[in-house]
Amino acid sequence: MVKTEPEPIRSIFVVDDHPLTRAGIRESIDLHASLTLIGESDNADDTLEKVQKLKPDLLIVDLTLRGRSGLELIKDLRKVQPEVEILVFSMHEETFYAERVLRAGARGYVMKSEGAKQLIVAIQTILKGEVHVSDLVASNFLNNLTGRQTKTSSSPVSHLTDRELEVLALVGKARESREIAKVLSMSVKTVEAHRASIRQKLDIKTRAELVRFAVLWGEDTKMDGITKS
Amino acid sequence: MVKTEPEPIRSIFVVDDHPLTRAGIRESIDLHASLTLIGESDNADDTLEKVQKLKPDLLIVDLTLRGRSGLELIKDLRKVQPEVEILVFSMHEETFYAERVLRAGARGYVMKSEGAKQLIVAIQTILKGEVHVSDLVASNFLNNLTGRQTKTSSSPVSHLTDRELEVLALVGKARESREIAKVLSMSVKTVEAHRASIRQKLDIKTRAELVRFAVLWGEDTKMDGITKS
DNA sequence: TTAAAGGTAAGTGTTAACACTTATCCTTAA
DNA sequence: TTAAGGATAAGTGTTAACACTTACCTTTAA
Repeated sequence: MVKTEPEPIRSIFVVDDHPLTRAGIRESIDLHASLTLIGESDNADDTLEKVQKLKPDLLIVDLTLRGRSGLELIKDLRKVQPEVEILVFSMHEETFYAERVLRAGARGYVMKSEGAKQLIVAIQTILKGEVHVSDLVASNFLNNLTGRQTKTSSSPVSHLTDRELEVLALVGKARESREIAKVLSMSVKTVEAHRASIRQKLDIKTRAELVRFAVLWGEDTKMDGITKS
Repeated sequence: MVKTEPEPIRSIFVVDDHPLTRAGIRESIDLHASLTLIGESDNADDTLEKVQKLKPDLLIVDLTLRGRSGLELIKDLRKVQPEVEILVFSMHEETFYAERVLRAGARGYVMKSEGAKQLIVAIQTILKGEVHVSDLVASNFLNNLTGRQTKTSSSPVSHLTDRELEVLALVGKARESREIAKVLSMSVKTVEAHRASIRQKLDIKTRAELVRFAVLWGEDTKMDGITKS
């Protein structure tokens, strides 16, 4: 006879503002004896309240909630309930958001287009104490991101020099190189050199991607209050 | 005893690129004896093919699919299978999209945040031969009929055509014109014509501003469901 | 039944951005 | 003191996007 170790049942809480997505997640979790869903919420405020009462082992969080964003919710959760594990389940492109949610304190990222199987894999990985992201994201960032211990969380943006950051901020305001050159009192050629350097450091391929990154980074740092220089 | 008429069982097909949302919809439909789910798809091409074989009574369609948009899919479906009823189940703000999808040939609109109950109500309304939209959208329609210019959204984005909107969405994902042309199956020249038209309507001067606007607009409609200029 | 609007797309020329290379000047760390 | 990194910037060539024009076809509104 095989000795069966008593596997602990781990509790999960879901935050998603689409009731039918929650229903799908609920169904998936119910199929696994070692997992149990102990609560749901469709917004950030209720979540903070309920999580402190229920103390689940893991939270599944959508990034796009009404009102406060999922990213803000994650940061708040880390303050009031630091021991809870957080898995982001989002429709957004992982390569773009994974790094910021890990920085905010989440332990994994799964795209909604990946489905139930990957979600369960990610839950189990995180409950084992590991981080779950796609191979692509992992290979890009795992060397820099050591998780919650090291306070020296190094965003790829943090590798930019001061001057590059100033250029990035202006790119995020949709200024073109000629204008940036005038504002920062430098040659257009120097601006171009900085743009190239930024893109190389951030692994950005096209100009439109650079603008998109700069715009979102600008919005993000408004909320974060991260100093840009 | 209540006289029970033999209620015909109506067949439903779901198009949504999130497996867990499909799972949630599946669960909801299974709870109703008069409804049966006969097929699923996560993209436009498969849908067109399968719908012609299965001939469902009603299609539940998400607006945001990989590749071709749900709006285009609806138009295509109306051509090849005009008798099928279409219900849009979308995360996007109804006041913005309802009119477009009804013009494209859909018979109803439900936001994903409304949940299973409203979805079933909408399905049954449409299968009775009626149109299902929210009271707000319905009253706006009536106001427009009576000539009142109570425009639901004063956003300049509401003046964009369907095709322009699809281009804008892809610009917001930092896709370049060549890629957009491929995804939407049109010439690069046509994409450029749409970009020019969008910029003219929104009074946008540079390409970077267009990308910035598209990115922020995309984030807004995802996060808030509110379109703003 | 015209007219208007939307979607499509070609031609031609211009500008902004990028690719790649080289080079000077300055500060800091080995 | 030499090497490295950061900021600056020029040269040359390519690609993406835009400006402007014209045009055809279809659907819809007057």
